[in-house]
Amino acid sequence: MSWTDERVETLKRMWGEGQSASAIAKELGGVTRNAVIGKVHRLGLSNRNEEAEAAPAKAAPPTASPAPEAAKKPAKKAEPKPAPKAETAEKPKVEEEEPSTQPAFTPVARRPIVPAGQPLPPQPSANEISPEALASVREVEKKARKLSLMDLTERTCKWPIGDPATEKFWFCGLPSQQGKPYCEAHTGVAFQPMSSRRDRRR
DNA sequence: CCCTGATTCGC
DNA sequence: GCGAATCAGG
Repeated sequence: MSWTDERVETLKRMWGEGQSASAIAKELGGVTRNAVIGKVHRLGLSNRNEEAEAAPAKAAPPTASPAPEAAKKPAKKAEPKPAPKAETAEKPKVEEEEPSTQPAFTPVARRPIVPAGQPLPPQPSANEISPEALASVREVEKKARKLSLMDLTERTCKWPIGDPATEKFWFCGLPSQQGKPYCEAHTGVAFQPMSSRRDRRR
């Protein structure tokens, strides 16, 4: 595949929309995200945002005539990158402890804890779930990988476990079902057939 | 482990 | 110009 005007156009549009390189590569097909990133750089679109200027750079730097040559480019070129050798010289490296002075008052609101994606778990009242499913989830929660928000991916179960306001909060994290946001067990309690939840005796 | 963009460098 | 390999990071 080559970078035809059309493909480049698509690239520019999607990149401008904030799409990831992999998403763009997937859309275009025939190229990898590396190819997309490489092209983005060659096109000079690296800085996804800003750069309102560029073209009419007529206006010279306000600084009439700074230091003899201290100006230069603030760009820090790629250093030769020393070989991965690395000497064994260990630095004293004093571990500096964070003041960790927690505010005396509780931050109170810890509102948003939403994993990515539309569907939030219905969090049905326990009495609406079938005993089997309930037993199943409890069993699964023991095996939960207890992932943090940042560790969630497209293929990890995003079922929240615990109270978001406390330290005891994490996400299931087990392998999610294809296309579903949750693992098998949690998908089971999240999406119940109407038939199984109607007047569940209690 | 999954993913992100950035950079390098042989082609 | 191209993009795989690699790097740096969440």
